[in-house]
Amino acid sequence: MGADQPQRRSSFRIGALNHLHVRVLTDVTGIHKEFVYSVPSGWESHPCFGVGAMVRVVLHGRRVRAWITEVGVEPLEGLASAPLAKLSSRGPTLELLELSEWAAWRWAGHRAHFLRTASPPRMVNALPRFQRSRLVFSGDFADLFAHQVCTFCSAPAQDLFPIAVAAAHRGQALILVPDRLRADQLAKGLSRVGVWAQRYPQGWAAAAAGATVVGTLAAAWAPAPELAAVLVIDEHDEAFRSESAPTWSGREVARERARRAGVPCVLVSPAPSLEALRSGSVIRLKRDAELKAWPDVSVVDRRVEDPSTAGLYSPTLVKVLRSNQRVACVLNRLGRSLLLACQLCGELAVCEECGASMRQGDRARLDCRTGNHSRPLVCAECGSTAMKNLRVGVKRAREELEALIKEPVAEITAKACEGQSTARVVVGTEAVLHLGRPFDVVAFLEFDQELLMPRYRAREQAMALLVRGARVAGPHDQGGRLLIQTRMPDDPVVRASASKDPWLLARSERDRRQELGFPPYGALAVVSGVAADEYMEGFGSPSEVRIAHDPSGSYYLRAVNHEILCDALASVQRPAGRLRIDVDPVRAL
DNA sequence: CGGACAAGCTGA
DNA sequence: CAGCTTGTCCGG
Repeated sequence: MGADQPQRRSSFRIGALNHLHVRVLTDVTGIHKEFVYSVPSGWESHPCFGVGAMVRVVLHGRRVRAWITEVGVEPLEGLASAPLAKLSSRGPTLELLELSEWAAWRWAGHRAHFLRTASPPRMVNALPRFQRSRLVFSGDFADLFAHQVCTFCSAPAQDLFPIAVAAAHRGQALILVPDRLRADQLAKGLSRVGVWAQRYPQGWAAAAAGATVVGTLAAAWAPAPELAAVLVIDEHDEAFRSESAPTWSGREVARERARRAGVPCVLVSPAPSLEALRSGSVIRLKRDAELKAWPDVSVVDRRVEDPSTAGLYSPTLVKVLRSNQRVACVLNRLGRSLLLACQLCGELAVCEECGASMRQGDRARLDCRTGNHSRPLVCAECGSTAMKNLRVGVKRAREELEALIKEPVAEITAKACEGQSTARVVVGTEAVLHLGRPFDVVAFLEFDQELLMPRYRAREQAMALLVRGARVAGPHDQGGRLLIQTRMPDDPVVRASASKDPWLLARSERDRRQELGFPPYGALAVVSGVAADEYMEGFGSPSEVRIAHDPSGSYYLRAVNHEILCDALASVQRPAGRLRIDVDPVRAL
């Protein structure tokens, strides 16, 4: 090695004179290191060439995708650089390369993960011509964009299109909505009023040429050389969280991006998250307009009922069901019966193998919650075959409902639809709120279940569910009505919706979370997977991070803010093997 | 991540 | 000791 070193160095000097060198980040998870390649002569004048461009490189004998992260770097000492194998496409801009670095830190993930989202779905060589928007703007909602960050508290059934128009009026806007259907509708609507608007990622090239972008969370990564405004509609929606690790948030990326670009960021929601309320100015819809855009809300306190009628359907609800109104009943519980007890001796149906409660599915058998064991529908204690339902699932709810109203009822779950989904009355999990058909009344059969979810975000999630219901039902002046069956009428979620004032919830949640130090008043991360133990060994026990070990094997890490937590996470080397780091988990605790 | 190569295990 | 599995290392 020592003998031929001078020779190599001289050949490499020649290379340095003739060739430009670039640093690249490969699209290979597990490789965090960047590599230096030489640029074949002539490539530097190609219009796609530059920082962010997508290339192919030969790495360890195979061709892999990569992004150029730096142009004009020093070639390697004592090692000849391989040439780039192919110049594939334009790619994310420098701004987005830097943002990916931030996101990789913020959610303890790999940069390549974010750069994929920021890259065109098909190779892009030429950009379309810039089109100026021809928009007649009334000036409505323009004031929202006069702030760096502004949270606008809307109302459920409010038309948000004028806010999107106000964003697009400023120039190239990035508009995020929770689902594709709404993105399609909004993009079409904006085009109709003369905005050059494109869906992401299909409209990647147009975005790179300056078009306004409409999309779901991924659109936070659209190229936007002329960025003038960022708008996140229904910012509270969990669809803005990427469900696979790294569990990044489109809302947070959009907000950080707006901050870096120095453009206004407007977050809109009828049930604003604490993150949004904390991040800037807050503007509320006028009270009379707010009241108008809510359905009528009835809270049925089930504690005061005669116990003999205390099934799934309160007398108030029965009256509604027997009217001619279209009713959607929400019960977030699958199966027929999830908890049974013997009619005779009262013994709970519990699995003899593992001690878990047993449920009745489709068959006349008891199945263990773990799904591993099964036995006939017989009491283990006294042998009786008469069992009573303590906790009813949607299947059983439908059977009871049909008996009650003597007409066909549809049963809707995320997976299947039993019966006609156009039926007057439907029952199901929250999938009934995604049917896309209107109802007069949306009834939450057991709302306490949502409130009592063992998660620190349970109340926010419950409120989001009510907002969905409120939209399906529509405003009260068009006959819309929400019916909430509960034994917790004083819960802030119930009180906030009953008075159509999401602030009641925001205030109590803020106090509670602040006290407990939960996000956004503190940072939380869950480390799990087979390699978690090894990772945590390397993590040690820094004084500013509190570590708790869950019985399931996960680690809960908490710190007063993200700077501390994410810096600590980033300072640890990742061991090989499956490791999941969920920063600010939605489902935790 | 996935190929290369090394160390470990098995069976004739 | 060949032939295979399993593990660790490293990439320009």
